[in-house]
Amino acid sequence: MMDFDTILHNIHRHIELTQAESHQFCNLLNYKKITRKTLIQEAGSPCRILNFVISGGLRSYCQNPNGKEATIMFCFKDWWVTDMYCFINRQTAMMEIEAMEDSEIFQLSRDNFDRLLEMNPKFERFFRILMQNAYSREQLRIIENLTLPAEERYFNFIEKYPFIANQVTQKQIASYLGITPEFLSVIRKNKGRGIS
Amino acid sequence: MMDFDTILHNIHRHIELTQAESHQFCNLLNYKKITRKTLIQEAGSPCRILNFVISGGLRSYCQNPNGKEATIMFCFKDWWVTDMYCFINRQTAMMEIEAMEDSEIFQLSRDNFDRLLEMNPKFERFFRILMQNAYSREQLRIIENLTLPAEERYFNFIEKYPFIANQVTQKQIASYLGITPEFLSVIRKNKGRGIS
DNA sequence: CGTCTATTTGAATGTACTCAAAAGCGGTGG
DNA sequence: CCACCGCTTTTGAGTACATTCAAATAGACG
Repeated sequence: MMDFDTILHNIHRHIELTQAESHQFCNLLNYKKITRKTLIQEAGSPCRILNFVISGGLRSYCQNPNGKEATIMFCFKDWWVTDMYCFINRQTAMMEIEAMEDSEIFQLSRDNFDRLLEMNPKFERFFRILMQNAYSREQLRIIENLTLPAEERYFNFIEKYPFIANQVTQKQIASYLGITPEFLSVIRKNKGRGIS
Repeated sequence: MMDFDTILHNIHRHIELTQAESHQFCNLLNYKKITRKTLIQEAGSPCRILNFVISGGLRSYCQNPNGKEATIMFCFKDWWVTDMYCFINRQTAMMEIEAMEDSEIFQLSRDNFDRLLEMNPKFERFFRILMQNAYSREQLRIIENLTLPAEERYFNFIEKYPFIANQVTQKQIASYLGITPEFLSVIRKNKGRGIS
């Protein structure tokens, strides 16, 4: 069943909409049920869609020339995700987005995104706040990556995102932290070091 | 002399303002001349100001518990800078911002930022685009940090920001890349390797 | 149940850091 | 204008953190 409650609640965290406005907004959304392992965005193909997760879990990641994979983000219920740079600049995507499990999402096309902002400036505010938060979050992540060793980054991660740490594989966590799965395994084994 | 051209030109890249609106906007700005080595934002003190660089150069950075310093960004003419997370959430700053040289800046206070957005929704759009770009940029930086070795990150940096690479010290570049100055020195020495 | 992938383990290696000392460079004051 | 001071950069030796490769084990999915 198409359930707009989650997304409307998400929107209402930052702006207030009338019934009519909510309805207008929902009309621009495309509901989609996807199965585990589906790629909803492929690298190299145009990035025309902003996704909102209703249920399930997605992962966006980037494959670099030498084959190393970097996980950009894990997205569960209530998260927005796309290859933002390419979405905004109407370029072909650099990253891929895969369903880690069967999921339900709403999709907002780039054209509808423009329409939405034009038709109701409240959404400029909404997305300003969304981008602002995303920007701050990424900045914190950069600081951690630059200043902390892998072990501390891992413990910070499971403390900050305990839910995610439980839902995804170690290999995926390793690719989020920028280390190899083998090394993450070693870190986990050493967990209790120093405690006799 | 207070010169609004640079900042108005910056604004007009994304939105169009009438004369009156431009004037209103400029009235919310605070012009400031600062000398080399001045800290315009100190860690631990409230972060109430969004800065725009008219001339000169600033650097924002973060000191982590164990003393390692991470440069967040270098800001020359036409760049906006603050500790975004703390500015938005009205918290005390985690990062510091110093003048690398004598500089001129405009300052927009948090209160005036709110007033501006309330009084003219066009600025919601402006800052939405600004945040969006900042978000994308940080995401690219994360990908590079996670997937590339220090040497490639350095060469990418000087290729992407040749101007900055010329204006700042190697120590500062190293702290932006997340490596030690000593190691950056080694990387530079090896530049010509393989070419006989 | 069998297959495929994730995780663990270990040895060898490589990348980047620490510490220390020397050399270079820029700014400041005499 | 030169000399000195402090900071940046270089260099090198020793070390630590993290990777690669390979093989064994464990888990998950069809």
